[in-house]
Amino acid sequence: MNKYQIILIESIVICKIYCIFAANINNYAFMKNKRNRIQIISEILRSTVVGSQEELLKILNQRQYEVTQATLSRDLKLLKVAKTPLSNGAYKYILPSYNKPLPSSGSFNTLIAHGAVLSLEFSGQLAVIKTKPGYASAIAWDIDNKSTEYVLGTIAGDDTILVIPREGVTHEDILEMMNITFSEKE
Amino acid sequence: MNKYQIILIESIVICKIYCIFAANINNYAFMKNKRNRIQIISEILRSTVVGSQEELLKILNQRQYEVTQATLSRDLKLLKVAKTPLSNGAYKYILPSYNKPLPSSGSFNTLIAHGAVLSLEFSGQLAVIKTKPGYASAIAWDIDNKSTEYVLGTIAGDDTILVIPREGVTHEDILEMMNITFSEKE
DNA sequence: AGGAATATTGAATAAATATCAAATTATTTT
DNA sequence: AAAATAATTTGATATTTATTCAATATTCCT
Repeated sequence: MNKYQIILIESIVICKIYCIFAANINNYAFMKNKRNRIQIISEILRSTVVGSQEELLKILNQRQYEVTQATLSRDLKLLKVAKTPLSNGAYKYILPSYNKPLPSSGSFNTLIAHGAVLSLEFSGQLAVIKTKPGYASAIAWDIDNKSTEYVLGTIAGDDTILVIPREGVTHEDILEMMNITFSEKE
Repeated sequence: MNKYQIILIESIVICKIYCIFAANINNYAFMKNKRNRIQIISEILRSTVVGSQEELLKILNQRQYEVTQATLSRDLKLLKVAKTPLSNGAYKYILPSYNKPLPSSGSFNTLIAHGAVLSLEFSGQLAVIKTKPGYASAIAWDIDNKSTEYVLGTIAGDDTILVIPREGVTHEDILEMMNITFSEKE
């Protein structure tokens, strides 16, 4: 095998690696784009009084989600969000009383990849997750919905989540459950 | 008392009766024009799937109520009617009967019956109460203030309360405490 | 990988809804 | 009963929301 053959093979390999990488980025971009956005919307509506789609648009922009009102209209329809008048004369979007289970696979990983999850530590039976400011309740919602068989419940502040495991659940169970390996970068 | 005095009194009485009657008619006319219409609207919405104000307009026309969309918009706002998407892709106006506010105080069972408290489970010494979104801190406040001899403190998120009992307090104690705490008033 | 079938999205626009200002109607006061 | 006040309604319009259509982007199959 001569020098040029080797260089050729190297090029091909690098190309492949690049393609896989690109594909992953695309995949990631997709994950971010609908499922996760809907997740975030539902979290926003749970914690904030939003009176119009324009308003929601601005909040999403602040979180780096760039969409148009048309998309929001569709998202809200999907979520069956109702617009209801308030006593103060304004309006509010409300989620249907029963929260949809929503499979949301990959969402937790997405957040971790973002660096939204900073750390996870235990204190006795309890686990404490530190997040970037503002992310706690969004992530906690994920945990609540994805791991009810391990977790009794979560309590989220602004940048801290308290995770309360069920009796008999080990630290390892929790670690595994949350793909902790990803969160240990820095 | 002479003849003319009697006639005078009669006149006055008739006058009064007329006035009362007139007032009633006026009242009735008024009743028809807003209060009654709103009543009808609420009946219609209770029994029919209405997806837009135009649609509601037509139904009202059939019942001899002539109004404009502008008025309906205000009526619906007054009634706090929400517009919500249905699974079939259409929309429906719904009366707020389902979104009733939290009763300020009631028994624990009442709270559960109302759906504000969804569950109470233990993990080791700790108790975790799940509530409907938004209710947690209101309920936690009650617990904090009414049962300090059993409870060290509580931490409330949006829909979860962590109850930290004092040492030596049993699960049964907590359950009993909850019932006492929420059974004071009716 | 390549191509058909699906799904998502945004721009433009249609449709629906909320609100303003003026007019009308009812209510109260004098 | 007339004037003053308040409430209700409407036509016009501004604002908001839903949908259509075309352009990607994605998934599913082979």
